[in-house]
Amino acid sequence: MGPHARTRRTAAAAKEHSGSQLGLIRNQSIFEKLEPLAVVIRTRRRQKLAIASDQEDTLYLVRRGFMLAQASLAGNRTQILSILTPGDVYRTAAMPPLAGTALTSTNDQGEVWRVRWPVASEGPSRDSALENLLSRQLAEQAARLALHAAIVGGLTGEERVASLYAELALRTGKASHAGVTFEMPISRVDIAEYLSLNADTVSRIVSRMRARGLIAEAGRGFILCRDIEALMRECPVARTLEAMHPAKLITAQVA
Amino acid sequence: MGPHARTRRTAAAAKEHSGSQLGLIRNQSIFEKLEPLAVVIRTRRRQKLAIASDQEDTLYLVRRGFMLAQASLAGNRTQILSILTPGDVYRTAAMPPLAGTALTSTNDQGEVWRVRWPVASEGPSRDSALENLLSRQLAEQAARLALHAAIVGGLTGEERVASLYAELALRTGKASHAGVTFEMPISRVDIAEYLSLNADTVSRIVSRMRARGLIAEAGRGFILCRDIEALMRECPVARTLEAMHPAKLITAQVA
DNA sequence: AGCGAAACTTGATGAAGGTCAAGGCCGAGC
DNA sequence: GCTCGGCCTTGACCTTCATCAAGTTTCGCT
Repeated sequence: MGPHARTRRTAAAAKEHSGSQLGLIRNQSIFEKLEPLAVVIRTRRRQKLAIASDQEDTLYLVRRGFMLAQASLAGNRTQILSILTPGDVYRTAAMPPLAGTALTSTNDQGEVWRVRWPVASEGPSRDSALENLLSRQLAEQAARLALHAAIVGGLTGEERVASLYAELALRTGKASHAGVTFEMPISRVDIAEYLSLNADTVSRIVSRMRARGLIAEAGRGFILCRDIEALMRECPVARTLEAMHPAKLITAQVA
Repeated sequence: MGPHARTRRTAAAAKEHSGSQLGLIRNQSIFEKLEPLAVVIRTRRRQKLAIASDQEDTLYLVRRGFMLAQASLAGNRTQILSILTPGDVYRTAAMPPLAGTALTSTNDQGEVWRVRWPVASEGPSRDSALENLLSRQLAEQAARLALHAAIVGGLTGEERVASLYAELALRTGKASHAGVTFEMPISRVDIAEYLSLNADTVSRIVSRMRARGLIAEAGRGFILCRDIEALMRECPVARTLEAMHPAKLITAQVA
């Protein structure tokens, strides 16, 4: 039982940005073939899509906003297993049957498509481009889970936080003259649950990083990183993160 | 840098048992269609199949013996990400491009099939049973990775060790009059690298579990658990493990 | 049988991070 | 503009586990 209630976060500033910043989905056109087969879900902030462990194998496609894949272990220990951005997929059979399994939206204006897995994988379309894309995306999600396990298991608190910031910068950041700006879609509590730390500890670590100039606030819920290379140096898996995410940032900066 | 060199372990007793105990592979017949397309690899104990991050997407099928999927983080921090038993699959694209990624056999007499992914997924056979099986198996591996991340992130040392023992009991154990016997294919160091603990700590925890009667040695490399329910009670994810692994043990005991 | 190396055990000590507690900041709504 | 509640910060203290060190046990080999 958490001693303090920490459950909400403002999103006013985030709304507009996320639209423009995250509107472009990789492989947009291929996924769009699924739209007629899918149930489109509009989400509000903190809205939870519960996932029962006995439900049919189902595919979720994140279209807009961030979604958190979460589950809990016995005794109120909630964990965030994955942070999903637009274009990411979530297959229920690829997650363990833990209590409290759910997808939670961090934004108002989020959009998720839900498709029954058999329909998506062998539906009427029988489209080999779609099949390959799904297979590749699911493999990528698995790779991220494995990396996350390695990060949580093998890195110190500071390194974990640096990894999270570096990953978000690479996945969703925008390079500008001043550095890289990205949205931090989740609260300290969420970060703690994702990195298997404690919210107080996360706060301390972030404060230290701020003091060292590694990151700076750029409006509520947004981070500015003036020197992404310095941030990457704090993070032992930087090379791996770069390899996994199209390194548009780095090249954009160099160009 | 580990202060002590700890790199070998005897397998004399293990050899014979693993043949009989693990000879039966789930979905044997469907996978066998891949044999003509695969490179069959016979392994020796501690043999390492290195996996370069730039290699083509490749599928490995474990046929006999245990294999450990490992990778390292910067600075000699090796981690075991997954323990594979016969019937399990490993797709390189579903693992992050970390340095030192490899599959290591724990047994002499291991056997692994290697197939290029495009061949396996859309090869000449174009077999929908095989396709579905592969897809399901890969999802299962991903689910195990996610569960492992949750265990490492959310449980105490004792709970993690209990979870590992419980999982191995469910996955590979044999019920008998005295309880459940299963092979412990990995050393203290390996356990530590899998659970993100320290080998000394693992030793202490196992000693404590032995003292409490939760487990007992049953010959080198084999464990006897007289009361599997008691072991499961130590482990907060027991219900999840049961759901993920055909609970033949429990039913066999009850029957 | 005996040696050497790997593997395991166990104690002493310290550091990283969790827990508890108190307060500060800021946006939403009146 | 004020107040309420969610969220964040920071300090003091304590637990868990890593590290270091010194054994003991097991097994392969001659």
